[in-house]
Amino acid sequence: MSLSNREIAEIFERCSDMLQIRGDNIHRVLSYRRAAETIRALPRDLRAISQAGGLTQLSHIGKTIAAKIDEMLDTGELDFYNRLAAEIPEGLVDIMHINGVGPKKAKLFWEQLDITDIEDLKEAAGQGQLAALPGMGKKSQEKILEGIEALSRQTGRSSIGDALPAAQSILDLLLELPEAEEGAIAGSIRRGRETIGDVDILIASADAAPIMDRFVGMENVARVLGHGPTKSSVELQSGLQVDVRVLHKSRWGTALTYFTGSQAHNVKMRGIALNQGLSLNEHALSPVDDDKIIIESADKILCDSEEKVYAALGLQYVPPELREDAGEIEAAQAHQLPQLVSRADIVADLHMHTTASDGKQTIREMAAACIERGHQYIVITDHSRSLGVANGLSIERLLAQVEEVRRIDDEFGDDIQIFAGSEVDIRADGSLDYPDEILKQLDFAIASLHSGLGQKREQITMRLLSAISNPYIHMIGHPSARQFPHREEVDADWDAVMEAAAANETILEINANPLRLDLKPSLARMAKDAGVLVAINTDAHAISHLDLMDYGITNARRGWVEARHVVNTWDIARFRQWIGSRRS
DNA sequence: GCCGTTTTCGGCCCGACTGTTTTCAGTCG
Repeated sequence: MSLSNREIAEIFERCSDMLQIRGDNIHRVLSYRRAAETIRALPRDLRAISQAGGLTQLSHIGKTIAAKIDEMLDTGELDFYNRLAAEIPEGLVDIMHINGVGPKKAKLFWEQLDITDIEDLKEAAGQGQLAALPGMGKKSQEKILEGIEALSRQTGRSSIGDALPAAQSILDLLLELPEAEEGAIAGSIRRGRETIGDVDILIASADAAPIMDRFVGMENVARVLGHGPTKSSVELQSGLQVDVRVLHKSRWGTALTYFTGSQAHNVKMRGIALNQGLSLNEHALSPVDDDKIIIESADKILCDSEEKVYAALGLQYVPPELREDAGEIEAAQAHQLPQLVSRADIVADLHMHTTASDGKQTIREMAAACIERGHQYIVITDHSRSLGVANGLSIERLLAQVEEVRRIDDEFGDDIQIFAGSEVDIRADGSLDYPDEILKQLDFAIASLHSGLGQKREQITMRLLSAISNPYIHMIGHPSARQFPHREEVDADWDAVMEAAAANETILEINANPLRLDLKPSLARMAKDAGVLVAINTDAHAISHLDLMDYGITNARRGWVEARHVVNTWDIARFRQWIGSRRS
């Protein structure tokens, strides 16, 4: 009955699409879309916000949309949406998701050929009916058939763990060309989003043609979606879409800012520029007259670095991870952006597995690999007994491992400190997988949810709170238990979790594995604001996973996390003191 | 429909590419 934030956002998104097909004012259309985006990014429940009377304080949510949210929370449906759906066939919304089909064409197909879903469209295209429509032709019809094909094999957004390496190898390939002077991955990868729709690559060059040709000619290209003089776009055999754009080096700053986004951040930047009599685009900052028309005779301000773009607008430089229009522009105007945590701050990894449970390497091998990565201390945290699939340790095996860790720690001397720990399962009833008498023999204990993830909010919250308040538990591992792309986060009362974690000084993990990235950025920011300690860990099951730390750092930065909030930036003395003092 | 150091009305980002239309509309990011 009760609708989730996600479902409410989806309904607004569909309202927006249907209004657009109907030909409504584009700004009204966009207002529903922006409201949907705001709701998707919320860490808190709309119901709680509504009860506190805070709906209209959310960005892009005014009186009208707030009333519609309340209607959905009360009745489980939206009259406005039902009336739109009676007017506009819902299948047209799906048609709009085909590449190359927008609202105008969807409406055209519907009105001229009575097409109301993708199946109808495919049939009409097959029979050559689309080509005869005004503004259409053989090529457009062909493109739509290809677009339907592409949509059917599309698996949704890619994990950043897949997209980033793919993007990097394309960038490296293009930078081999003598014409390419500089290059960067832009877009949502540069901002560090957890999932990536498509890859944006930017190249600085005075001679774009060879770069465009090399790009669309790559062996792993399945389809060329566009091939212009300075902008091309392809679909790789993996299904990933990649766009490459070439600009002159003198425009590097404006171009990189523009193509890094986010769109909402860019819109706000343009607004600030306009207030100063400047129009901002990917090429330059250009003086405008009172009617906001670019004064062609005036000197444009070219920026060859992003720092110059922000400086020209009187803003502090905004790191890419913050560019989501989530308060960063206001903070940059006040020169009060956070000093975000970085790789150089990290001196430890508090969560990793070995061959004792489901890891690939031994304690010695993991420790040696961590020395190479510059860590001062690590914690060995294999799975607990009830996690049978992962070869969880019985009490006897765990106690034997503690002894083994102590011996190996002695062997390594001052090169690295190895602490004995465990990743203890929080069982479905809220109890922990080892009794307190065992937990107290460990240096550091993580408690994690691995099963019963579909339980109701009250039960999940109770399990988390009970683990948080246990004096022998130092940290909650991957607190929301989400996994891309198949597992949603658990439904928990995060306000209560944060409050308890702060009160008990229990760490909440930011798990760096790109399939988890958990806490997600909005929850990480909530934790930071609530005064909760966090730690960024790899949860490595093999040596190669130790290098996933950077994804976790990026994710933490997206949550506005600073080094002072992160436990594994502490030196060994402070860490040792803290784990001991916590229990007294 | 939202929003406000252009504040209760009148704005709301803008350029590249494609295909078809001989000068531009539609889509996309």
